[in-house]
Amino acid sequence: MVAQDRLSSAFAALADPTRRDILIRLRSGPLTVSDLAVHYPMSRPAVSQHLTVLEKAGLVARDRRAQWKDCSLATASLDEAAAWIEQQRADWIERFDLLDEHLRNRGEHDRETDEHTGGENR
Amino acid sequence: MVAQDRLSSAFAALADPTRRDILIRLRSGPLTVSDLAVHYPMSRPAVSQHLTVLEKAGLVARDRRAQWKDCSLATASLDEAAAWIEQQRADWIERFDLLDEHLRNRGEHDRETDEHTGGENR
DNA sequence: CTAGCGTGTAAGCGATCGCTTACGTAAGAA
DNA sequence: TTCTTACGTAAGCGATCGCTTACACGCTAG
Repeated sequence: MVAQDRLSSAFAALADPTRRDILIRLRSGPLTVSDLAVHYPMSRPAVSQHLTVLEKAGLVARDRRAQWKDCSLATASLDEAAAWIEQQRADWIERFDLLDEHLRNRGEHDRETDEHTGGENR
Repeated sequence: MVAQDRLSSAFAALADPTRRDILIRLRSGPLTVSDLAVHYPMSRPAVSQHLTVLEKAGLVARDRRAQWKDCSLATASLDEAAAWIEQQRADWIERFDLLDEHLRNRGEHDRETDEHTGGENR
């Protein structure tokens, strides 16, 4: 991944649990790097690098004028990602609905819901 | 990424343009690995490995009984990914709407220039 | 001015990714 | 049976990721 398109960068950024958690925390308002870093078992530069990834993906914006209080959310890339994923879902959910008209076994197609929540970094 | 949670695996799988294109092609119905491989400038084992990534992410299902015609779509992980992304969007679009009541300059534009006009009022 | 704080970034390391070629396996045709 | 087809997987290589420590820059307080 070396300067990918915006959509790929957005998905790649969302693939990391720490980065997703950063986005969740930023929903409540802008935060400093240090404010974010205390919640994760890694150094502040590591958090800063995660923020750089999110920034290049267009998911956060950093106000460089102020050195404190600078990380906030952006919507552009997430809109793209949501649009792509929803289009896929809409199309093949439609396909599954068509199948249902023939196969009336609408209980379990091929959906194995994996109740997995403990994903942690390494 | 070493045995990540399902959501991380799904986003990571979607981060690759080739894999996203594979998903799009599979919307039309099951395909063989060779059928897929002819569309990409890479070897057939490479496509097979992409499919393995998609399979582990829960985005495609492979019918191992038949060795031809075996790759089709699955919805479980995409539902998770869509749910996560939509929840984020809903929450912070609401925040932006609240801002709009104060700032009427919500010009929707985004490319490399992040003209994020988020007022850091608090 | 200097001292101190908060931050970004460079260098380095181990692990993983994406791709290649080469090999091994399973099902159908002769 | 043997041959062919389609596929999966192992090994290897260059590039990237995620993290660390160390250092440099910008702003603020005194």
